[in-house]
Amino acid sequence: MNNPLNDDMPASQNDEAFLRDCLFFNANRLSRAVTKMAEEQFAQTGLSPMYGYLIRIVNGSPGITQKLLAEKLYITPSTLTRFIDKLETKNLVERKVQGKTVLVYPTEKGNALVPRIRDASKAFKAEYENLLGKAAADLLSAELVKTSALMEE
Amino acid sequence: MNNPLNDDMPASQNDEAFLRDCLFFNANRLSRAVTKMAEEQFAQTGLSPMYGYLIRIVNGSPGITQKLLAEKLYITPSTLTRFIDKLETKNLVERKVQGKTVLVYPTEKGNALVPRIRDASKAFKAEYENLLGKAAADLLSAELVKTSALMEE
DNA sequence: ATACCTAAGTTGTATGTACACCGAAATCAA
DNA sequence: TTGATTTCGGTGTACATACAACTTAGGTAT
Repeated sequence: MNNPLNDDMPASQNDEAFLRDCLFFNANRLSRAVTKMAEEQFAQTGLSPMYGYLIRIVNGSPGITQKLLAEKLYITPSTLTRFIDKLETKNLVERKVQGKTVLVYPTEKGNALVPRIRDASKAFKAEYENLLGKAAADLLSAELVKTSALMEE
Repeated sequence: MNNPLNDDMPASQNDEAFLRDCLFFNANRLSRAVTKMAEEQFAQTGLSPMYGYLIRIVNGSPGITQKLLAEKLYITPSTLTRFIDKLETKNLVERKVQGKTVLVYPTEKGNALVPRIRDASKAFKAEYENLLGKAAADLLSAELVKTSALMEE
């Protein structure tokens, strides 16, 4: 049914095959679907997934530097600055300046939230493993990591 | 080396396995890597990939409604409104109101840009197919679509 | 020791994206 | 026909995220 040359055809005959198999759209689409699912599970914590994971890391590595934290979360340092700012105003983490680096520590309130965050992570994971199958989910995750690593040069 | 119960262990012993195999991070990471690669290839068009694809669809389906366009691009109608606003101020597309729906048409200037957009799409696709292998890239795309569809209920 | 260089974090600014809500048009029900 | 409901698109607002430029601190070389 589809002409394999569609991508080269005049606009008026274009059937948009270029959209269906485009990694740009498919990767973004997955990212939104996964984020939405995670957000639903994290709603019980009052935090979005990113903040939840952030607190969990800080709880597991008190005094971690912002640089390392940013790497673990795959976000840029400037983005992390904004996140830490927000969590600090909510009294969930605190900064300790040490020369030119900043160490991030959990607060009591932050630590108290960790069990609920852990529950949310687990529920999220359970939900997608149930949907995709555990083996398929693991495989997909591995594929995503492998592909990302290749693309990041 | 890794304790399989890490996710259940006290925070101080947590090795962050929960990050490495978390679909939330891996999907977002891929999305950023792919988007960055696409942006580099689309730089020659002066547009970001999303706008480029948008123009290409409008060029291929002049008079498409915003609703349909949003569906094709996997973005919400409100987001599309902003995009069309921008492209209209750049004289690359134009709206024609028809009752309560809006039909989107390419302008001359927009049409003139299409060959370059098509080149950018092709270069982008060639780049990632070269990096991942064509078969693997197709397979990955298919996996992403299948997973997204499952997660969107 | 002074003068560069590098590295960590912050800030200004810009972009993509969504959601909740609104108005107008269309459709359906009485 | 009139009134209620749905649908389309637009707006206000909010958030995640990035990049470039800046500041300050630490390290290095002569």
